[in-house]
Amino acid sequence: MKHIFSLKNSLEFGNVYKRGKSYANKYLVMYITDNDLGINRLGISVSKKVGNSVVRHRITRLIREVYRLQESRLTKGKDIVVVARVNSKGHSYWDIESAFLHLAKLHHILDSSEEYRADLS
RNA sequence: CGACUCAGACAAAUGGUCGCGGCUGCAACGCCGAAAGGCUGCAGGUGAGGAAAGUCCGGGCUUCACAGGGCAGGAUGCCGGAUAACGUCCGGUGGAGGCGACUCCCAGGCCAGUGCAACAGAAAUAUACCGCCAGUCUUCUCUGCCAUGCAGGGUUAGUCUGGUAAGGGUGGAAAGGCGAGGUAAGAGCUCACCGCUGUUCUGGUAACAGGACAGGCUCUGUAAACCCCAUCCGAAGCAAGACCGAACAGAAAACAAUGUGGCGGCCCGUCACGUUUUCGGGUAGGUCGCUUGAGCCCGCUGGUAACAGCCGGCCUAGAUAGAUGACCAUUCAACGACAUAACCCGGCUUAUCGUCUGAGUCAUUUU
Repeated sequence: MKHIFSLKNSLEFGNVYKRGKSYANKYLVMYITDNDLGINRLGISVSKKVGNSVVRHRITRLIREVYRLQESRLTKGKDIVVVARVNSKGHSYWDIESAFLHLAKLHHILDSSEEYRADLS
């Protein structure tokens, strides 16, 4: 189950925005709601205000990479929408990762029993 | 060595660990399926740009429209060529800039018509305000005489009439320029040179260039003002369009029958409703269109060149919410610019850290 399931259309996005809880920090905004599928689905939204096509693609890839590496630590059965804020422009992978993990902790979806970071190094 | 001009190439590199989209192969023992196959996994190979950008032109392709012609509207605008075509490119002509290599130019027509030209200036397509000149009259003044007047004169002042376009602090532009002659003063009025216009000769495919002769000069600028002339243009775009097609409207046939379900204690009553097959419209969704093409590279031939022809070689993204990323190490000019294909080509325009190559110019030094 390594394939990343993503939210496809604006209906699914709207559902998360409407019913989900949200937390935000300097770089990202995270909306989360439950689904009945038993898997996590990710949606990434980067507004045109953030930058041109190249900048937006870069941020999208960074967020997707963070999600890919951290997916095993997350609680299952959630729809997650990550919105990139204008401040996230031009920042490195480590900045985005820490912002993502910070928000995940606030949502209490992070499985903190194991120290994943220590394993990595 | 320095300052430049033109043309072209590249767009950080290498390795490791994870990861993604197509493609190919494998899996008789992973899952789904009757099968084809799909999912999943593994392996291999492949995977953005010089501008992919802006969407400003042109073409292919697709659907619709279309006997032919015209109007309207739009675009282009020196000449010749290249091309599928162009508003692009190449070579010329003319003009502008630079010592030069070279670069730049929306470069048709205001004697078809209409409009506009602020301010300044006497006057803006026409004028006589000042000035200059001539004449009449008046005044002033001088001289002479037979003297309250007459005659002759004048570097006086003024009125009126006429001539003039030389001069006049303006203006983008003031009825060709400059010099001489000429004249009461002046004026192409006349003449030389230059410019302009016309005719003609020579060279050139042509734009045009050079020469000869004549006219004497009538013609302000603006067409990036309307407009005129010449040439070209049917419309919309891959969300084009073609095919398959759950669901759900609709039609026909066959079958079932006076049925079944709701309201109701029951009857009456009332409301709602079939099943299968075929046809057909067509939504969600899927497949195609979708990458072999006016293609790229090397060489030869023709051409000043753009380009064309020929021989040989190559196959180089095809996603569909949208794939190129992350981390680590090393190197460099050390946080590396601008910027992400979306049907495909030919251009244009704009953005851009820098690095390299070739040809050439100028200046300096040396020989």
